[in-house]
Amino acid sequence: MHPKIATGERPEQDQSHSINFSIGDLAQEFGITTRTIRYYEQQGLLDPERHGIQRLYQRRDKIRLKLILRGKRLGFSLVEIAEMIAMYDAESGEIGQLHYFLERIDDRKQRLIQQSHDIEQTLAALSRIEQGCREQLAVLEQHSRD
Amino acid sequence: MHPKIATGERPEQDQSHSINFSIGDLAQEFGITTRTIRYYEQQGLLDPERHGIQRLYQRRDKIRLKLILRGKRLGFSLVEIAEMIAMYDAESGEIGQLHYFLERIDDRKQRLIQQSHDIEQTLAALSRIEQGCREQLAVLEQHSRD
DNA sequence: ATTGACGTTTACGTTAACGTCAATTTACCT
DNA sequence: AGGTAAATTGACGTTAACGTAAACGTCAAT
Repeated sequence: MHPKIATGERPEQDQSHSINFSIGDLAQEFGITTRTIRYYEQQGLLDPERHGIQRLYQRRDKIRLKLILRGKRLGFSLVEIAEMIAMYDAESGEIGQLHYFLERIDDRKQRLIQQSHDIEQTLAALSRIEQGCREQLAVLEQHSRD
Repeated sequence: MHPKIATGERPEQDQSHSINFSIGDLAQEFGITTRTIRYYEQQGLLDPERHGIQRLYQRRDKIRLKLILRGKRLGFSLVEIAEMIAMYDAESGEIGQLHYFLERIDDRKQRLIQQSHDIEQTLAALSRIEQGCREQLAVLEQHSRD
């Protein structure tokens, strides 16, 4: 009689709203492969518990994964993301460390602000192109109505 | 007597505000390597004139390069950027082509909007971390004043 | 005539971020 | 108990976006 550990109900206390997740669960939920998740762990971005040999993920791991994927969408490298995660847990700091963090934070902020401008420009450009396309289409479809 | 062609003055008409640029000029201006510029050309993102064997860049090439680098900052692949450039010159369109473009444009817009949200979240998170760091620093520096 | 700064092509090397087996173990269902 | 689906580690493969080096041509200045 092996209790089902991975998704949901633990033997000790019965929580119907799942609290433990298998690697497959996470993969599906986030639309990535298990390989990717293991790779992130190998790079030090995740550190799930183990039940024997199997990985057991929980809410904190999900939150991290969210952070990671958000970082990726913004073009950060995994190393950079790892740094940011490290900063989250940074009450541990010595003074030097903290000053270093503040610098990095400022860098990241600058970069994000730059990106924000880039997005504005690009959205505007895309809208212009879109408009052009629609006009062309109007012309062409008019012609083809003869 | 060989006229200097690359940067600025052509023999025929004297324009004091440079109109032609060497690959080195561009590299320096944009802070990238010549290798990178040639690579972009090889991937079909640039198509400079030639004076003999040498590449001659002009304003339009600069504008393209700006577009390329902006795209890169947003995490677009070179292929995606090439597509966008193609869309710029898209009066050439057949109907199918135009519809395809409109779809792609919508994709890109969605993605940019997502990124915009991600930036908000990340900036907010970074500000919180920054605040935490500053507080820790205040504590530590107070302690070290004894 | 040589030197030095720049340009050219060709080609192989490198790194990040996974994909893709393969061989094996574990979990779950009947 | 036995079969199948899912998990594990390990290893090699792959792609994009350049880096780097070699081997050479061109031109201006010394």
